[in-house]
Amino acid sequence: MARPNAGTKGVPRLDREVQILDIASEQFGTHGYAATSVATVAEKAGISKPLIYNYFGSKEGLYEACLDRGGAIVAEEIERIARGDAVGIERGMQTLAGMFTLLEPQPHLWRLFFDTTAPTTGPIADSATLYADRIGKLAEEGVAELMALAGNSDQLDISAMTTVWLGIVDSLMDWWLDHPDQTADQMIQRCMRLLDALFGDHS
Amino acid sequence: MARPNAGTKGVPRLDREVQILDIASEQFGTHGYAATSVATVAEKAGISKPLIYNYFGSKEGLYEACLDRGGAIVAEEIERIARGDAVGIERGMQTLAGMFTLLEPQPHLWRLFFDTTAPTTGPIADSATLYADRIGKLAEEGVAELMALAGNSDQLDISAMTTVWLGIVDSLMDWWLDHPDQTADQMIQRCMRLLDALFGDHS
DNA sequence: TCTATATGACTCGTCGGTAAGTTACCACAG
DNA sequence: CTGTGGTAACTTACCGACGAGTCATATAGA
Repeated sequence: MARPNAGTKGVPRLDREVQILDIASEQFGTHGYAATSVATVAEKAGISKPLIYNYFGSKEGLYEACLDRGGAIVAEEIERIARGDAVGIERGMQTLAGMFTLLEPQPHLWRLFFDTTAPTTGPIADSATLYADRIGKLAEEGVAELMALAGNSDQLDISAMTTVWLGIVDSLMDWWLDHPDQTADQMIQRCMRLLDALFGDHS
Repeated sequence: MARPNAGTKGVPRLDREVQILDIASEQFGTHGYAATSVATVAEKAGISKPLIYNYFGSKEGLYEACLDRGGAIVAEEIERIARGDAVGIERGMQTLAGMFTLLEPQPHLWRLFFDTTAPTTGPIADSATLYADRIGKLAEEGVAELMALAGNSDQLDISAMTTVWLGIVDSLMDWWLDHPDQTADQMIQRCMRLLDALFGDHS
């Protein structure tokens, strides 16, 4: 009995993977890819580092697994709303409401897709930005509709507006992370009030 | 002649410091604090790493020096606009225009103050967020005015709106970094058009 | 010759990643 | 019911690379 802690603990691989992904997603989402160390994830999960490498291969592999799990549900929800018939600002508000409801337990999931500290080169990173592109494309589609309603079809304008829109969602998720006591419903109501304040004033 | 490159090159300390700060600000602003290595800055400046440590003490000291130089002019410009009589969205647009004009040569300067990869603990970091707070405070003041015009004085609403507003500025600077051929004037005109598109549509 | 300017060659801690071995569980032969 | 071997789950102890920070030293110019 040279190593008192070695040997199986009876936790099946799939269960363990889910547990690791939960913790890794939280770490990546709150502290960013670069500032998250695999050893920290292992410690928080109560296991050792090599087990993570056994299951996910590398740090990038772990990150990618987080994206695959979180990105699937986020992108699907946005696509569901995009298939509806709301346009312009109404579509934006519906998307926001959907995101708040979907991410009520873990708002940090959103930050995974737009982590600027994640590696930007290499074949793995390409597949990692897949969901960011998928979300960005739908955002651009919605923005283009909004701009078309205002008679603006300038490609650069649409591109800039899309960046701003994604930045707004990002900011709201940021704020939510700083105010974890807020429910999804409260966030939705708040956004409605902010929108009202904007459109109520034409100084 | 054991070290062919040693000895002074005749560059006075103040000149060298300015040169180092220019390069460091660009690196910190574009790649973030964590992803920037002191060795890279030294290499781009054509000098050696110890010289940077002689002049700035540490990586955090170098970062702080960048903030002091950049933050002073940015905060001053925002304060100048705040002293004007514009309110609501008009004040926001004037602030944006001021920022574009001020940061025409280096839009990455803006990103220094909101770098999420910078250390968040320690006495040096406290002083590093000084400018972020100064800018944030003025932003909150402007937002509170806007909200008051709409009859909303909820503190949390104001807080959230301030975060969103700073996120919008951030996004625009981001977009500008991706489109370096755009002039400050073009950016200002573009923002006017985006604003028009927003207020033109009430679906 | 004295000082400001400058550098090559280190140390040290951290982090991604790996090798090799340990233990629990399970199917199955007797 | 009891070995017994195979496999899945898990760990300790390590390596190599890289980046922050330091020391001793070198040279140009007043």
